[in-house]
Amino acid sequence: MITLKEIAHLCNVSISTVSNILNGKTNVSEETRRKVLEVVQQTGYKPNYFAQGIRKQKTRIIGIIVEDLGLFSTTPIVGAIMAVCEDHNYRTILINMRLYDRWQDTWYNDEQKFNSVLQPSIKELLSIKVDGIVYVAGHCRIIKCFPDDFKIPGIVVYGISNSPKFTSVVIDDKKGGYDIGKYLISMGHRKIGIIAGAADNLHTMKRLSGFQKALFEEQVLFNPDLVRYGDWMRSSGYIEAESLIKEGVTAIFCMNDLMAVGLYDYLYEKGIMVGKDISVVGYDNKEISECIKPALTTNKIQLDKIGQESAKIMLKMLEQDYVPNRSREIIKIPCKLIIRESVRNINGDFTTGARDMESTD
Amino acid sequence: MITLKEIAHLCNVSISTVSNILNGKTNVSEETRRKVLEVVQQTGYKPNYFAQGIRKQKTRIIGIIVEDLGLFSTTPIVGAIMAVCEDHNYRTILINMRLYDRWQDTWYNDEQKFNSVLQPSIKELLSIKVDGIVYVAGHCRIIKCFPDDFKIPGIVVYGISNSPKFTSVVIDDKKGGYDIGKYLISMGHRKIGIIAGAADNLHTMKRLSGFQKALFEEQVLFNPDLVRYGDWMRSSGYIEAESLIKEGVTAIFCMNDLMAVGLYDYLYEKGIMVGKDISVVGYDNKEISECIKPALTTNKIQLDKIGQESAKIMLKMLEQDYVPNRSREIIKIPCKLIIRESVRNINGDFTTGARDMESTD
DNA sequence: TTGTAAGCGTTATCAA
DNA sequence: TTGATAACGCTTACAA
Repeated sequence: MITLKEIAHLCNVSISTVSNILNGKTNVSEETRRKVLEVVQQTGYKPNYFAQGIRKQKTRIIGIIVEDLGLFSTTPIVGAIMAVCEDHNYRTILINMRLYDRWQDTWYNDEQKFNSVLQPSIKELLSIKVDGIVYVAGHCRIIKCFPDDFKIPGIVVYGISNSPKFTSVVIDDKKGGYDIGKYLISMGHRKIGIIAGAADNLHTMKRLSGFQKALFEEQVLFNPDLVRYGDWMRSSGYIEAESLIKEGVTAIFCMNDLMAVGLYDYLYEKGIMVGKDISVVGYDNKEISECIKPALTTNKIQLDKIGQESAKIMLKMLEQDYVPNRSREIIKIPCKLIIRESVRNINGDFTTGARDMESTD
Repeated sequence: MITLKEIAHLCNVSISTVSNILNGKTNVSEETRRKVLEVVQQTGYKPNYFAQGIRKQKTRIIGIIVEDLGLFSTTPIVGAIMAVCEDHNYRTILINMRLYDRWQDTWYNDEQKFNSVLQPSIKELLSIKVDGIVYVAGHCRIIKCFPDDFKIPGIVVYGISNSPKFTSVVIDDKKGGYDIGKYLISMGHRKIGIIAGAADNLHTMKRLSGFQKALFEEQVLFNPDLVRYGDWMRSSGYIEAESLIKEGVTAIFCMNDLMAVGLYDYLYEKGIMVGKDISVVGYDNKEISECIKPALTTNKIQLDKIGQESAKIMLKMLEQDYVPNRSREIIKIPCKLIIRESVRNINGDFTTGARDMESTD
């Protein structure tokens, strides 16, 4: 590897002159600059990363810690962050904690497990002297990932920082649930079942409360017996289907696409036609949602927007002078309802239970 | 950040002694060692990464360059590589070239575009002084990513190195096509249509040749008119379906799951029942393959195995003393046929097209 | 406008 | 068994 010294030698100037030129100092003659840059170009010189890092305070590197790269939500977020950083001439370095891969579902309530991977990861990045750290969670929780006196900018994405000192960027689950509620009601549905995620999950709770808000606004009674809690897996959708159907619901809101697939399984088995005999809405807009039949109406999580927004906030903190101990906000990125074919408009439809609408009039 | 110097001071020993202890040298008294380690523990000392890198030859960092992290195949491979590296106490650093994201399909025949991103990426890793580089391609091609005189170990994954000096790890597409051919024939199919990928694509060509080999072994004639070339997208499957069906095929081999979904679209529209009136096989084993109905028989690409194998080979090169200019091999990881419900056994079956080719008139 | 020289936090060599 | 001391490649006062 070619060094500053060699460049200097080739150009018959001193090391510092070369260094100055490379660092954009202006106190250099045009001629020397030209010559040096030419040699730099030719030799393909690249500064030694470590030598530079040892002296400089800023590395223009942003660390990204992800809980698990294997989750469907993580890669798009990371991709977007990387893209924005690159546009602003920042490098990124990714640490994949592989938490689900290691321990499935048993880590996020086990602070010790969690920290046994998180702490070394943070230290690692700190010792690389990254300028800031973006933490990308696998699902929305309240997360303690940075100490309150963290000296570099930190931000938590797809999760909420336990400390108000760090910005959080999350999806707007409440609005998501609300939009779905509003939509289903607008399509004439009043008796709506819900196959929710885990009961103690933030996504679940917020989507539910948004949904309830929609009901309230439309003056539709909320029947808690119509919500069933699953575990986000396909089988949940299948399992909860039967009893929910028996309740006579005209529509079912599944809190993710995978459970909707499970629900489809059941309905298919029983010969109940989705989009005709019953309406279904999912959440996530995974690839499967547009491949199953009928194509699933679902709420798209704008993962790239989340990534972009997070990166922008990080960059802003980096470019402006950063004040560690300030209170920061929670940014909510809205979801986008993707209307496909799984919801039927039953307004003015007398063959189903939609008749009680007259009362709304 | 606490430094060696401070530790030394706290322990009343010299810097070199501390350094020696930390680096596992044995020429230290037990007592000093204990004391130093204790202080190190207490202070939470972590060596300065850069200072270390500037002196050491090895960094125990492996660079991973991916063509695009957004591809379904990339993340699992990367995850597996990271896992193996971590087990062996290596760090990884990931560079995402985002080639598809940037330029869709227009980059892999454009050496200039390609190199405008690849070269800086490699330089970047080199200046970080990674011990080796794993290149993860987005699809199988012959790739020139490392110069022949590359000084550190390199390996190309999911693609084939143009130079024999670098190991390549790919999926066994030929065997994959062969297995599918054999399977379909064993199920009684003789007139089999193919919705292939792009005609000049290595996956396409190898899968096709494997398929042909199966036909040959079973003494079934190969009819080239029954293979249609698509572009791997869902729409291809749909578009090619009609004319292929008209040929009276009893089974169709789609070279990826997505095109199989497109084919399903067409068949669904026409009321042709998959797994009954016609048989379909896919490739990839994406999530969609087990969500569509009937569940798609497909060939699983063992992405984690590919990642593991690649990482192991890299580690082996790293641990043994590495000889740059040696000829290396192409490792083929087999796929795994996942049998689901989309193929019907028509052996001794007189009700379907197995013989009604006559009626194709 | 250019060059000298003092660090940065390590590791490595070699003498004590 | 320990400790000076010289690198490593770079940045940055400061001197010329």
